[in-house]
Amino acid sequence: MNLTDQQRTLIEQIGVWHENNGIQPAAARVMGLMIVSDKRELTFDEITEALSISKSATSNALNLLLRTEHLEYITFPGDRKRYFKMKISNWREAFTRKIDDLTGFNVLLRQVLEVRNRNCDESDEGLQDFISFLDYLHQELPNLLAKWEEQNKKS
Amino acid sequence: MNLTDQQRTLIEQIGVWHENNGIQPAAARVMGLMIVSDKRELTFDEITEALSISKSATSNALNLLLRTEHLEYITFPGDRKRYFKMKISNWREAFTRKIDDLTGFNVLLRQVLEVRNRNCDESDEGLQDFISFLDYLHQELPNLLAKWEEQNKKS
DNA sequence: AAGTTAGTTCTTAAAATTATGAACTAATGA
DNA sequence: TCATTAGTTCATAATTTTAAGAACTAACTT
Repeated sequence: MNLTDQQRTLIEQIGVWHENNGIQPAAARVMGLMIVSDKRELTFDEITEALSISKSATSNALNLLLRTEHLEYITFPGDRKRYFKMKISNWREAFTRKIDDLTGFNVLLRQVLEVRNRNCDESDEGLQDFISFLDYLHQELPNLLAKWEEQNKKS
Repeated sequence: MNLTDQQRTLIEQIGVWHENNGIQPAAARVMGLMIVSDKRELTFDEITEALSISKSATSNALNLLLRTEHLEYITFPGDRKRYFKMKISNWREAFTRKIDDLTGFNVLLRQVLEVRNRNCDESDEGLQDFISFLDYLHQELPNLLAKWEEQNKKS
């Protein structure tokens, strides 16, 4: 597979970043490899070998990343192998998913406001502000993406 | 401590959400309790008792949340207890921290661009787009916050 | 000086996560 | 038909994370 030391280091760093974002270690390394690799598409065995992990670890990681749509694969006629690649365009969707997660939290916060019984209502203001800001984010972030796309297209 | 069933349920839900965002279980429940509780400030013992966890679990969780500035505490003259409370205003900082985390990732992505050797340069475009969008986010998110603050002040 | 209070620390245990290797399957090829 | 390829699955092992409980400390009280 022939990775430079720089590449190996980057794979680990990107791996750690993804671990910190909740992806399991092996899958996180696969993410690192897929983005750092000179080849856009890699096979199961290339991944296993490049990362020195077991076939089962590879199998788990790949299926996880396929399910979460971090990866996809293509095939070629007369070739039984799958060629895995990053679903690059996916960062847009990942972005929206993050926003939705925030919105889910916001639902809980509204319930808090209903359920808890603070003596002084002033105490609720901070929370109301936060809720309001999350609403605002939810509303404005898609616009932000749109604005960037426009600006980026021009150049 | 007298929590309603609704409150207990919400504490768990908020706890799970925080767990999914990388906070350890006990600390995540403390976050839930602090926001759901009728009292704005709670003592060490109240927390221990309300969540039915050990003193060491409480100690760990509180120190973690103090370090990460999710919580702070106040004291009163002639009272040795600490009264823990959420650092409410802190969501603004948490927001900026999230942005910084993205920026950190972006640094790695730029390195990828330098280090990897893709045959067709077209392949780099998607990555360049992503990098560019992250830059844009980094630049615009603070403005978004500012704009919200302004709009919110008026009402 | 002896006891209380408000926590902390340490050892250990339990639980959860992750990876391994071997055995398996299903499709293809010789 | 037998072998090979491209994986998957399963039982187990290793590692990590988390919590418990008991012993401890440091400050204050009586």
